[in-house]
Amino acid sequence: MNATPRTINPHISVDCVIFGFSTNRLRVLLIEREYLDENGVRATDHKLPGDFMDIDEDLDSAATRTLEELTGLRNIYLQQFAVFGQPDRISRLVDMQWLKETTGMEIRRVVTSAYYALINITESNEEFALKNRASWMDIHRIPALAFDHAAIIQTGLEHLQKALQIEPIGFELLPEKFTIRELQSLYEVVLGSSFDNRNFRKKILKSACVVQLDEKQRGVAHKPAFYYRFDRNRYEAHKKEYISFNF
Amino acid sequence: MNATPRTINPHISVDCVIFGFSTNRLRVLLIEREYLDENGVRATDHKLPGDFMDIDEDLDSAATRTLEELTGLRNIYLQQFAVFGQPDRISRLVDMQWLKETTGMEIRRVVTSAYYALINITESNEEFALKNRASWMDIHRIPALAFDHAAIIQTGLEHLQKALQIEPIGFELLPEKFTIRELQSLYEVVLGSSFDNRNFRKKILKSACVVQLDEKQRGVAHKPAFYYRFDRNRYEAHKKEYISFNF
DNA sequence: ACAAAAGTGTTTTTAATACACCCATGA
DNA sequence: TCATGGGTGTATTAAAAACACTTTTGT
Repeated sequence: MNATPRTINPHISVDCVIFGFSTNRLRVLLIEREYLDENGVRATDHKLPGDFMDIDEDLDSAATRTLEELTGLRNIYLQQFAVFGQPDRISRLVDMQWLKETTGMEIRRVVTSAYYALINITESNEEFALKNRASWMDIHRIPALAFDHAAIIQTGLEHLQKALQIEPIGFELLPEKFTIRELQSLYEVVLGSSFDNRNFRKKILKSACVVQLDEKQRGVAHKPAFYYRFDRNRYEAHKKEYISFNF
Repeated sequence: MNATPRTINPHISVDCVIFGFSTNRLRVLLIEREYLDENGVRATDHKLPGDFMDIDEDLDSAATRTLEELTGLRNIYLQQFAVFGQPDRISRLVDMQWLKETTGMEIRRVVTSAYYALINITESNEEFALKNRASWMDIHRIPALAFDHAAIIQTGLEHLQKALQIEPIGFELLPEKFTIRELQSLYEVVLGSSFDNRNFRKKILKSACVVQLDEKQRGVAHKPAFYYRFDRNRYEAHKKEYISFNF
């Protein structure tokens, strides 16, 4: 992949489930992969962005690097959520061949550390994505994927859903300025449920993690909504240290 | 360690933070390790139970195996919670020497998958523990540890605390029969806070995950408490699918 | 009879839910 | 003037929190 020679650790990799939100869909950034099928014909499918670790590289650094190469973004919300190490996760012929083609090594076993990232699609660099044959796929229309990447996405989604209910991270998927309704739609789409708009506003505004801007929407054929922005300081100041158990 | 030769994968290991609860303390099972200090003198410190993976072994299997070797227990609550892969996690001389001594290899870099386990100390096999020089240490009095094991314990504890508030797993740390007060003490010790006993009982009984037995405590110098047991079926039947966000 | 922990009920406060109409804008 | 989505308030219900005394046993 790289022109400059690298020394990789062929036993450990990172894979990133990069979430984005656009046109009211939760999306995942997937990379088109070219491989030789059983008849030796060139075909394509998709895979998660990921890479082997460089020798002496940190896991988090490898994930950050992967993310930056694809989106041009730094300082992104990035969270390790699981390790996948089934011996049979590299069992299909095409996967083995593809590894040989891209690394020049016979690789039979890789343990991968899975991360999920939350990014604002509008701020990501489209050139970087195109150059890497990356595209944003609706989480409900994921095509056939390499390795066990479908399972990685699924458990990544479950972790995102849980985190979204506990920490104010929805903002990471939106532009800096957003309307309350956009935030609500995001919650509804990611959690797959719907909320009463009055109660949703109340809850968000009570949590005091958001501040209203002077600016309104423009050019919309209805009453324009105010923009808000996430305010981490206010959130930290107001957050309740709750110890309560719910099961 | 083993008499029979094994083929290990020297890049990947598992480490288990095995939690137990006794005499009102949260405890962790630690193994005494012998090593040569910088003057070549034999000394000891402690480490987490863990091992390299066998070639073609599954991560979960390696953790289960480690657990069984030390406690004689099977079917234990076991949860992967993080991966530790800092390049400098094997940086101290004694750690490098110890690896060389025990594996016969020069190992500079290991990525470890960390698990936490919840066990009932009274059911665990003390012989197994003694044979492995293992002992139950108060989580608040952890001695100096090998590698980055202190950090692994710390984040394991944080994961346990979070899980305890969301899922009914406290029972895993208690004998089959337990009193409500024992359960409350466990919650208080693990979460480091205290609860009103009336409200605690109400909450536990309302959640319907526990059934009262006919049996009472015997030989206690106060009103004897009823024993209860955890009932997974009742729990599954009564649990509420809550989607609500708290932050 | 005393000490020690078990067990119990009610009131107050807070959070969650359910619900319907008017408002500002572009077309 | 109409269609569209934004924005608001109140009443009801459910859950959490605060709080103090009686009971049963062993010594």
